[in-house]
Amino acid sequence: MLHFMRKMIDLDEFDRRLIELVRQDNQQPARELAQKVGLSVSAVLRRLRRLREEKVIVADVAIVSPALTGSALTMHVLLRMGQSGPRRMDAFHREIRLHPEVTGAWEVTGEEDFLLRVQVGSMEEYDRFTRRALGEENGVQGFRTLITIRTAVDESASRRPLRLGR
Amino acid sequence: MLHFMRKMIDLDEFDRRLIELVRQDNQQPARELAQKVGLSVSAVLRRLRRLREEKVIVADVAIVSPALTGSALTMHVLLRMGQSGPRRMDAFHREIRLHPEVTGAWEVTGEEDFLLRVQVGSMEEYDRFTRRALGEENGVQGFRTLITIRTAVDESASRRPLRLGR
DNA sequence: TATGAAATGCCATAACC
DNA sequence: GGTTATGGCATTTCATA
Repeated sequence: MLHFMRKMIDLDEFDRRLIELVRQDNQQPARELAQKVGLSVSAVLRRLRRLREEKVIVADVAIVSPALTGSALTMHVLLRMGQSGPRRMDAFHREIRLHPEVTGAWEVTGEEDFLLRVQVGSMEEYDRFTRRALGEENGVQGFRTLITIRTAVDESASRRPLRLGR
Repeated sequence: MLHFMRKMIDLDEFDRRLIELVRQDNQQPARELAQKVGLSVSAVLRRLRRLREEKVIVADVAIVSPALTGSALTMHVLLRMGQSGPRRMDAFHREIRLHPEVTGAWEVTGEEDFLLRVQVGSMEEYDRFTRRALGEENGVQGFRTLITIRTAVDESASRRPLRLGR
């Protein structure tokens, strides 16, 4: 699994604590971070720079209120493929990436082959999506839609506790 | 649907373009943003401050490489509740929020009542989670696990195109 | 190769037009 | 919304271990 990581980066306890802090708020001044982790301002800034250069921190983003992102409706789609050979699967992986409505797509074990998370502004938009993306021409045999009534949790991965090294 | 938004905020074209920019990178200096949107630095900072105060921008975070977040395994859980009254549902909404492994939880229509996304470091951890969270004492009648073989798409909501107003 | 301290220069802030 | 003056912050350099 670790061969995905281009180069092995060793993070010490300071790095881990810094990462946890900027995952919660990447706009706080280095002075505050320095105080919280027990380092000097220079050390904090040097470490953060390195973490960003080495792509441990891959992005710094503002999170917008979900109500405003035009994702009024969240659907999950359980779908079965006609033939589930690796070639068919690969093709669908590529196909599904082309649709901006799809905010999540996982190839899964069990009765179904894929689970999709689809976010749209309206039912009409969802209907159009299914017609365009989930047809037999893409190898889809059938699917079932779970319409979201209410969201209890929707954390971006950035909210998870870290488990780095040691 | 709009009654979810506490107060109506009208965003003009400048706001929308600023939001799009900081959703991609919230660390670029206001000078650059000002240049890109065609406003003065002061105007940009005033608008961003307001957007954060009014919770249009709800957070500013660093995104850490997923390979490092200890979320080696992504599971989806389809589950049915014993009794699906509103009280039972509310209780489960509250309960499920207590578990950090749960990075997504949706109450849905159809045969099942809830869909969960659970991210764990190992099967043992997942097993422990199910025993702790998905028992009859929480009203869970039964569940089915979809183990992720491969992820095709996993965009945080922050990557979606905006559809604000107009 | 790491740190911490101090000088420089940039940037955000706020008062004012 | 733009302009300007001020204060704060990141950046760089350097001495140190």
